[in-house]
Amino acid sequence: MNRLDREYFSKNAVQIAQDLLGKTLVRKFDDGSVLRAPIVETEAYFGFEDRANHASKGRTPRTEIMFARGGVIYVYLIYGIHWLLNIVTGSEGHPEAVLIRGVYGISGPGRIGKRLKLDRSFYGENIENSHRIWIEDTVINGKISTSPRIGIAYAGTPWKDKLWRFELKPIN
DNA sequence: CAGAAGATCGGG
DNA sequence: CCGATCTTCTGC
Repeated sequence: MNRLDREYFSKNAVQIAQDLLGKTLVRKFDDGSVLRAPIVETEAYFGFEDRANHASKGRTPRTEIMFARGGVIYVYLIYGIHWLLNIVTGSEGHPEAVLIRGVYGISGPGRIGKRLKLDRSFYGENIENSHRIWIEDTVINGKISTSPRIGIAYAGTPWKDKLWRFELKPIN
């Protein structure tokens, strides 16, 4: 199976967020078991201008990884409880990422973090050659719907209204 | 150094 | 609708 490489993730987050729909997220656990699930919901966070983007105010210890070349993982703890999974995209020096909000069978970014047993150690993981998490190039036929991103009203106009949330509605 | 708020979820 | 639970950033 073809694994998505860093070249793939070096493009624009808004494009990649859509393109990732139908691709398969794979997590291999320490005990050897494997969880595979197609991505069905994503959100894009793009650049300094996007006030909903954690990195819009520049580099901090937390956002540092978003300035890397695309293809590494950005995880962070939200509300002291949930680890959210993002894939950094774009070129080095430009902060952007795609949040994985849903995969088949698991709805919600917090639940994904729980089911995938994510933690701090995944921060900066290279998705191209990691032995425990990667994405495979699969295709699912369906329709893509767009909507505003969740939980970022504080970002204000026009960012809170950007249609940067993408969902795949499979045919069949 | 204190305080507030957060890309969420589950329970009542 | 609220509490959980803790990291991160801001402001004094």
